Amino acid sequence: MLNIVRSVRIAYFRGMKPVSHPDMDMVEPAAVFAALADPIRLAVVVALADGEEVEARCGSFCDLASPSLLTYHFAKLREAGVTKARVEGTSRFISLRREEFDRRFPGLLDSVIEAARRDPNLPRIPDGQLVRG
Amino acid sequence: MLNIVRSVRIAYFRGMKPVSHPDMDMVEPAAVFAALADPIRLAVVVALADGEEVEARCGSFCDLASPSLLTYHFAKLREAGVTKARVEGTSRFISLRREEFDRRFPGLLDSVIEAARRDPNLPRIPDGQLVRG
DNA sequence: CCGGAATTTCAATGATCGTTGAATTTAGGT
DNA sequence: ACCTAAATTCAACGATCATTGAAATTCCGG
Repeated sequence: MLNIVRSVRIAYFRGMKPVSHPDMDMVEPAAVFAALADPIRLAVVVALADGEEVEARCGSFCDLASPSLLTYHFAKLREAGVTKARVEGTSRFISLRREEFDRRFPGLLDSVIEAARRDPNLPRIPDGQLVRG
Repeated sequence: MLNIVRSVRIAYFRGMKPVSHPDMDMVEPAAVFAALADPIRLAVVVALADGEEVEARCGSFCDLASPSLLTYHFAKLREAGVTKARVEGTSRFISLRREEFDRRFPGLLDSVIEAARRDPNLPRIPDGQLVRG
């Protein structure tokens, strides 16, 4: 039974989980601010912006919260159009949806990141901890 | 008993209610985004930014919500450092804390307003409804 | 095929949020 | 002194949120 479901999934997605990203034109400003209204998620955004690598393995953020909670927060950011996720084996890599987001909300992401950087109480992620490979 | 309280208030505040505004340096970015994560509050911010007058009577926003609910939303915006309130008789006037906010979070308010303007589902307030006197 | 690593799913929890309505405060006008 | 207008306060409610932990999924390597 489960095997049938898996076969169908494989047939449709070639082994990749259906990680759905919203159409950027459908993203509502209020939803974006709701996504940014959490210290953990703000920390993720800042880390992605400040990190040397564009992409970061999800597990790189394990200092911020438990794996289960991270999944929850990543989904919030993704559904708000802020980040995108790419699947590779059992790992996932997330990155900012820079170009698209900037086209829809010019200047917003930059000033958000600049504002968040100014928060001394925001949890930081040591540079070099955001592994890509 | 109540008279005593009132006398003290008058002595300290000269008849004005103690409407407390937070020190801008203490305002946390996440709190700002939480304040902006609501359609009604976003509509208020946009209306204040687009209106001809700098200040607006609170009652001008009665299209958006009930008086009681407006009080709640105004408090959220005020506590996040986005707006300030001035008391005059039984009326209150609110306005954006432009200069202070911009000094703390440069460019943020502008791109927030520009982003919110782009939302077709955001409740609008007819121009000229934001009375000042 | 088995085991482990990376991540998701699910149900449950306490906390906070947005909303309502009724009662209260405050000040100005007649 | 009353009446009214403007706004606040308070208690209640359902809804959503952040968090936890245990179980399940998925894939890779021996």
